Amino acid sequence: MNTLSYGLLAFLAREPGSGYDVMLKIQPFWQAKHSQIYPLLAQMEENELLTSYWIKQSEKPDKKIYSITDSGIRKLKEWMYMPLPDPITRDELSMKTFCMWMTDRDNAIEIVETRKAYFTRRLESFNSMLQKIPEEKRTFGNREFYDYILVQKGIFNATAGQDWCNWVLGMLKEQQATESQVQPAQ
Amino acid sequence: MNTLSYGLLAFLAREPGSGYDVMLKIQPFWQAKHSQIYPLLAQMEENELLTSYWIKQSEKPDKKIYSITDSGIRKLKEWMYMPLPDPITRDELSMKTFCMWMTDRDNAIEIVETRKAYFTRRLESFNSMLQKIPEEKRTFGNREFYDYILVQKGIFNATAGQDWCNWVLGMLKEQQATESQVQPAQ
DNA sequence: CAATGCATGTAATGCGTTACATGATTCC
DNA sequence: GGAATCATGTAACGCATTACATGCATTG
Repeated sequence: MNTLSYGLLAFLAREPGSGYDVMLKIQPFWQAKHSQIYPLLAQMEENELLTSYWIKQSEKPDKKIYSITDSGIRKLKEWMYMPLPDPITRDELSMKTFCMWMTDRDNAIEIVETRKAYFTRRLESFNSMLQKIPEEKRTFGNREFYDYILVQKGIFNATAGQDWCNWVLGMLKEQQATESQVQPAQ
Repeated sequence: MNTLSYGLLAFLAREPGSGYDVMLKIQPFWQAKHSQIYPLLAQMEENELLTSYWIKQSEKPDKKIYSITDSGIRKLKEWMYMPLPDPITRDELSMKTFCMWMTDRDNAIEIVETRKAYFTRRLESFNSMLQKIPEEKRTFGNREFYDYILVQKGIFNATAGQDWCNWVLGMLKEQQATESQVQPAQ
């Protein structure tokens, strides 16, 4: 049982769904491909944390619907008391920022603009998730309270990322306007 | 050549150093163990992107110092024009937040406090890096400008993370105060 | 008529962590 | 006396991505 397995279990603890369903739901918070998810679900079914049945569909492929078992719920609750590992971030932008002095300013700007566009896309997606949570359910005591704070986690991070991009772009472009004498490495 | 390899090259493009040295420098921005780094450096040396020599030390183990070659510099510059992949974040806290409704409030608070402490540690480390960059070198045209914005990237993110923790803790503890009658101010 | 979405799965490969292996010095 | 730091490396294993495999419906 790795973190992704617990994550899948967590989504299925809310409502039953197919592998495809949970894949789409988990994507914004944990990047994982279907080829990793399907075997983990099958394995959890073998360990009796999940049960499944098939829904036959016409005009669409059949669906395998998973539901969490009592044993699965117990496992999840236990997991909530296990130590929280530090988050892992692998961002090529950090590595590229460190050697931006080797490239030209236009390229540096383009790199940061690319990342800014990414954060814009993400903020749009998080904001549309927010809209689906009614305001009266965004308080402690509702199950949706935790959906709300999770989406806000994404918004806080993406906003900070976007702020950083704008801050950097401001400095890079300001320089462009004043036509510096510094020659880029080539 | 994966991203980590390019990252190691990037650090060695600034100044020569041992595997151990680059490991320590890269850690705050890309988590990687020595067991992954040493083989990559050896591989890059075989591909003539790096050269190395041994320094014999008394009272400490000998050091293998790597330096970047012209071919290595060319490779890095090419890399700067390759498309920037989206960042990857794997944070168990996101998964646990999603099923906090299954556990007790005290446990939820402890989880978020743990993460807050992590961000505090990180901010301390980034701030001490900042202090090592003289203010007059924090402008475009200096090589240190990019060190500066990279450290700021970490600071922006850690600050956002800490803000989120405080925001969540405020809501969780507010609830605690109104539910039980007597709560000591802390 | 090519691409995308729906829907499930396996196989091969690459990336990352843990454990194994060694050994001196310094700090608590 | 035990842990941490310095310093390098290999081996085994687990996690993640890409590619292989199928097939129908819709959209541009």
